[in-house]
Amino acid sequence: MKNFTYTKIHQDKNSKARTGLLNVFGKIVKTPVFMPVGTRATVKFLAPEDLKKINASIILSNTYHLHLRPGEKIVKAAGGLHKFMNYDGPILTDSGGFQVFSLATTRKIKEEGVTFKSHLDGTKLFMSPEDSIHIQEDIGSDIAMSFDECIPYPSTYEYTKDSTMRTLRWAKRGLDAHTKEDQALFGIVQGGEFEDLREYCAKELVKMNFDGYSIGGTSVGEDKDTMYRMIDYAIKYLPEDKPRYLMGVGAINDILNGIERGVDMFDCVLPTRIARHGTLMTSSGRINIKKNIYKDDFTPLDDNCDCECCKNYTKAYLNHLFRNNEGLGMRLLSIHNLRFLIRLVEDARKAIEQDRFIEFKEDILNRYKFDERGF
RNA sequence: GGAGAGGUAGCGAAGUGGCUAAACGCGGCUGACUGUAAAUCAGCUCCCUACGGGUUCGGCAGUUCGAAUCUGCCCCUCUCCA
Repeated sequence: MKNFTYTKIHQDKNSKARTGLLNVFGKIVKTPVFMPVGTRATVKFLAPEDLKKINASIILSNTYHLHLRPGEKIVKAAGGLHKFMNYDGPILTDSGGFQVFSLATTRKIKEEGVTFKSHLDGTKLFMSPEDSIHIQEDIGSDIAMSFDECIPYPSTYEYTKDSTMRTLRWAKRGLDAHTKEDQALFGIVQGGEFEDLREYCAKELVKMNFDGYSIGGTSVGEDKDTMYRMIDYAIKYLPEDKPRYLMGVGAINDILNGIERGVDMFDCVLPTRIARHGTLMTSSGRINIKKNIYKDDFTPLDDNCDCECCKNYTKAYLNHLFRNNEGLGMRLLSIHNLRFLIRLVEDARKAIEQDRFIEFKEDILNRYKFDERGF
């Protein structure tokens, strides 16, 4: 019996929002949770100690990228990903399914699997669902993902159906190939914007009995309403006693809307990417630290934030670091944005426990005055 | 004092008769970013009452239908020699 369980703690009385505990082989993760993304065995610019300080309880890494460099054999020889990167918290690996989407111009999908052209040197490489699972087993992540195709938006019904059916076959093949006892495996619901396909995909995956279920194929260019619909279509067929993971979503309003719909886990590159580009999420809205008005602003980024960056540094200093392209600026803003989202879900958990999640959500959205994009 | 090189938009730097309001880089300003090909990418950057007009390439005066580009004088900078 795998020591991987989800226990629901509290169900919000006015929404589908819920709190829970994920036991990841002895390491506890409170949900809802936001997972920072460390594609290449590092959350860019952050050391594992930084992740502890911002109270990150689980992070992501990536199968495709680690397979290319350094290769799973190296990671395995290092003693697994945790030892390799000196991070002892839970790690979830994405399967490479997102790269089927993001590297679409250079890849070819067949029933057997996907042929990629390495974005590093052009080398052809083939990845089957079984390969993806075996790589993830070698990498030694705590949670592996099924190999899927993240479908672009918009896509026709016909294409979406064919792709979703193939993703289901791939899910089964991956499940059959997976033998590692101390690693959980999640299935991924695809189906695009189509209700019947989402329903079918979710139901078929649930029959296969994965350790958790994720909703994929969102935040690929669709509008917010469509995204929320896709979540609704899928989530009602997912079991209460398994974690639900909304892949690749990290805008503030999207996280809140996801939680409201019963999502437990989120990951997103957004906070770290925009941080590296000088943008931050604050309690008074979004700001770009590179702007001239911050040149002599000696106040913290966000008075309401408890992160290392806000406690110790001024906007003027961060503006200076960005003008000079100093890595410390990127590190400090990454810390801030991640802490911002992690604190958001921490606060959301408290609100759920008190059955006031809806008020909490409305309050945040009104008070923070985020724009359409949600950050 | 002598010999040489040179002065182009905020800076650096192309251009040496019309296709040039002037390449390119930097800097500056805007915008984008959602399971990371992203410390990236896109746009703007002489002035204006802007799908048009006005002034530019050290200064002044010329040559020419037409000059940043050719001529003369002047001013300034740098290098080397005294």
